[in-house]
Amino acid sequence: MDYSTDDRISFFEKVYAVVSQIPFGRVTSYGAIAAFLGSRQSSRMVGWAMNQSNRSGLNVPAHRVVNRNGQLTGKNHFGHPDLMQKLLEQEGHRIENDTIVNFEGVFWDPAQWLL
DNA sequence: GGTGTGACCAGCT
DNA sequence: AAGCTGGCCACAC
Repeated sequence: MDYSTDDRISFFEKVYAVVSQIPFGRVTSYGAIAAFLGSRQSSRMVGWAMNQSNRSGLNVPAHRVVNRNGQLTGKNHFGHPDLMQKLLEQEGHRIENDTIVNFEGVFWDPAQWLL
């Protein structure tokens, strides 16, 4: 496979593009990103993309992406289990029981990015 | 190169 | 009401 012959942007690339545009102090969900990219059922891949970006050392704010309940399901994939929560708290969020308080209030819909 | 699997989600039983 | 299943895409073995 030759990279230069493939003009299509992979699903992962789109995920990175969206996630990197999440504003400071806001969060979104895996499903919202997947739905925005046209594949509502690809939400699992979003999380996987985060995993890859983490290992690749890309500058992607993966801590701003949680599941639809506002729960920090991916915290174990950061260096330390408490790192994700700390990062969110630094952005002004409050975490209780691995869940973002007032999640809907700070939720950032990728569709809003288009406006 | 087939198969399994993963930081999810919604629908069905 | 709570558990199981299918689906999606990329990647490791």
